[in-house]
Amino acid sequence: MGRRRQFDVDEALDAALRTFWEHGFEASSMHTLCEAMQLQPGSVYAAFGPKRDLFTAALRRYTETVSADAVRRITAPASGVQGLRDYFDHLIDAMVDGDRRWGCLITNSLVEFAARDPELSGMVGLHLANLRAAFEAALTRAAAAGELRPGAGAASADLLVAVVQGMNVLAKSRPGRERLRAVADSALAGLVAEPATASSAT
Amino acid sequence: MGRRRQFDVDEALDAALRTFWEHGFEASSMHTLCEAMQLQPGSVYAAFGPKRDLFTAALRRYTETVSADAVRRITAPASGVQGLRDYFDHLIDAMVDGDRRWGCLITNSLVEFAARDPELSGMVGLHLANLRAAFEAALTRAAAAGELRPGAGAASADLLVAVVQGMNVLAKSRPGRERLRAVADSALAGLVAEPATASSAT
DNA sequence: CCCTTTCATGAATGCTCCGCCAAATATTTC
DNA sequence: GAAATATTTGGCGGAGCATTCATGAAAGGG
Repeated sequence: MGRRRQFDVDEALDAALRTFWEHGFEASSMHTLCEAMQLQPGSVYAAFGPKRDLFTAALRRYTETVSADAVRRITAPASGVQGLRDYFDHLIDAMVDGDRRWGCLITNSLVEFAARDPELSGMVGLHLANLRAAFEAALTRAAAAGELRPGAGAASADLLVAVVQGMNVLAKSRPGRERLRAVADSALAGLVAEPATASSAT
Repeated sequence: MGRRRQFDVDEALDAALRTFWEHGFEASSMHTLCEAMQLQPGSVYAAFGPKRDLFTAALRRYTETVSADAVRRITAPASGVQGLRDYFDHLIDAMVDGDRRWGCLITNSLVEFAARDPELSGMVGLHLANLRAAFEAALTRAAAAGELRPGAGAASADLLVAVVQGMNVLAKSRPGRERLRAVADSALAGLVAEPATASSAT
């Protein structure tokens, strides 16, 4: 054998991922990417192939880490509505302080590639279906527990997918926390059963 | 005076607008734009300046025509909830058959430019504020008419803005009409007062 | 009828970008 | 320690990009 690879592939991929996440595909030059990855062009091409393949790998890594975490946070918890509330809390925190300042790589990719890259669009569509399924499961559980208003069952999964995509877009305009809160709270308020009408102070 | 302009400026701008709308800024080359506008590069530069200025003009035209129409459709009608329903109906039609197949130029621009162009981001933010204000007015009217559930007043304007942005994203994946319907119907169902609780068949 | 002014044309320019390669370097095994 | 082998280096080429400019055409005034 000869010399072994000097850098960690996943670490480099994470650097590329952040660059694509923040700036998009077209606006991320190979020069910028190489700087972010602290690698020379040759090393990048040897490890990942051309730019589009690098992006595909980054998108795959995003779905396997960031996105999978999010979906797990929807699916895992025992409680239906409280689980959704926790999910949105984490989402909002990430949009104000964390990674999601730049929205969601999947949302961004759909907007940038839908019109010209069926393969990438397919990957994105798969994730949206996963997200929908996770919401559907959580809503079914919540409905079974009687937490939802009548009529707001699994059918509202499409609404929650759209709300999250919308928040991903709005996040890019760096809105205040309370604006994002208003979105999430209104969405959930429209789903849950009214515990009592107005006056009760329990 | 000398020779007069041989083409209609707004007509050419509309052609550029459609190109930007469908493909985005970076993916629209001046060559492509010139073909769409049926003009030579020199004419385009003489009339509109460099590419970014052409985009700014196209974005302005979008807000003054397409977007202004949409806002008017929210603000104008007498009825609050029925007005919102009509708005979403038109929106869905345009997403399935019409111009909004490619989403919304404003949504697309926010995603593409938020991280690197404060001026354009400002223009987009202005439109989002307009959209929010239109929804707020419609919701206030609806609440006054007693059409909304308690607690779902003007505060839900943020939700509707997010839902529309989300639909603009989802539209790019060419979903079926019923999926978009589900989003809009669920959103409105969460806002309106329940005419009666479950069992009654009035 | 000619001349000035304005516009249209489309090739040319300078630049950036992706993608690749040959030499140099470092590491592993025998 | 030395040969073998893979990686790193950094620059190079072809392509495509936005933009400009010299040339020619058209429209109106004198």
